[in-house]
Amino acid sequence: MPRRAGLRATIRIDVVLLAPQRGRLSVFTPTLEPRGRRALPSGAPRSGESLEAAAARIARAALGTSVAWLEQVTTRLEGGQATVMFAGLVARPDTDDPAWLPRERAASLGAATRRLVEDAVTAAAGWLDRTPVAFRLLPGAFTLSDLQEIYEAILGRALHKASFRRALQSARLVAPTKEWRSEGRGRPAQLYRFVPRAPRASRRGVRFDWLSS
Amino acid sequence: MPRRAGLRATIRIDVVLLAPQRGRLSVFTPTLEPRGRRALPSGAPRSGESLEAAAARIARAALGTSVAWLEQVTTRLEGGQATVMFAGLVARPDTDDPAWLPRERAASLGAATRRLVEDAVTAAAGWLDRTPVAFRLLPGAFTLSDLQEIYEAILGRALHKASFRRALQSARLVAPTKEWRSEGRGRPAQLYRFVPRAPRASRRGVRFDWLSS
DNA sequence: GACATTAGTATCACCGTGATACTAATTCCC
DNA sequence: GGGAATTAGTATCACGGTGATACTAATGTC
Repeated sequence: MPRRAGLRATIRIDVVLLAPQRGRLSVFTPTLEPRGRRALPSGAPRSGESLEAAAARIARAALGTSVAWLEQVTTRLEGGQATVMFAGLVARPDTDDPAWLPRERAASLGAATRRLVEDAVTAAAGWLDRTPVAFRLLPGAFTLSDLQEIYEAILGRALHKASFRRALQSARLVAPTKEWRSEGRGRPAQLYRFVPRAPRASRRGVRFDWLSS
Repeated sequence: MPRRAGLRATIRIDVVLLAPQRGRLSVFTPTLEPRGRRALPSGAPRSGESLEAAAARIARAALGTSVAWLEQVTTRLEGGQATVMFAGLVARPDTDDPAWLPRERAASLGAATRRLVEDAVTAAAGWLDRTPVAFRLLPGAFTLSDLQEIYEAILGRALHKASFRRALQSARLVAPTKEWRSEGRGRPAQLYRFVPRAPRASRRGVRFDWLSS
């Protein structure tokens, strides 16, 4: 027995892809299991491939398009199989493909998968605080309401319109264009563009109100 | 070849243990590699053992004491070996054991390990925002300066004393005892106890000043 | 007894947040 | 044509947290 050998296991990858759609989040469940239940994209890394590359490949193959963001979340080891879970965010598809399951109905995927979905949503909410990922889910020109809808879908709560815009303006992250878009009812909205910016090191005091769950 | 077989790999676990010590962070490097270089605790899960249980066992065996907090950070796959990295926080040991390497000198561990250490520090800073982990690094009674020192060590920056205390008081997380501790020089400090509390769902606006790196 | 050192508090200006309420521009419907 | 509904966008205000400054308090050192 070689020294420091350790356990051997099969490596698998699960990918939870989320897409904001009209203020709600949907989960991508492209495959049908033998019992007719929907399931997440899954696969195995190829020899020499990194986990990140494998997850991107698996996601792309299942989706047909690239993901806007993809990050490793957690790894679990069960019965000789190590499963690395990735979460990703995807721009809203305009389809009504049943593979896109509203987040609230994720319970139909079973308890284990439902847990994966909740972890993915928590991870995605964290990305919003740390990265400009929301802008990757939008076309080059977008309305501030579009942007806010994405935040609301991922955070799962309504945001204050004026505060959202003030914070956005003071971060100088968006620049108005001269175009306006009429979305049917209501006043047309001005279109904005994302202005990439060196992250400002935000050092603010310590927060003692940790979140639940 | 069985269907959906996938790649097989050896599973290993690396543990980055951090301890605040007088406002600075140290990394636990108990083992000596053949070349004389210090290295992180490492090991393999046993058959049927979860990754979390294995990491806790490996940390405990290397330390001799339990860790205050331990969480999975990331998994990488290289050359037929999957390595799951855990980060942990430990109460300050009163030793001057050279196994406790000041964080600034982590460069001597090599570029790869240094990266692991930086990732662990980032993870630990995140825990401070989400969990009462700092209190686990202190005895039952502690001074507010002790607590602030832990925050400063992990966050890597000085905090405003009055703000720190105000935030702490308003969160009602600590209760003063009737004891005071004299630490040699200076005015004695009042001792406090941690008051566990149901986390207050803090829903505040969105932040657009994401952090660098 | 003066000084250094550490603990702890008071005050103030500033800024971000969220509530409320308003104006603006469009479509819908009669 | 005209009002209601709808969506976009802004103004104002009260409140609370933050950080700077400066102060008081209690101990040890010289």
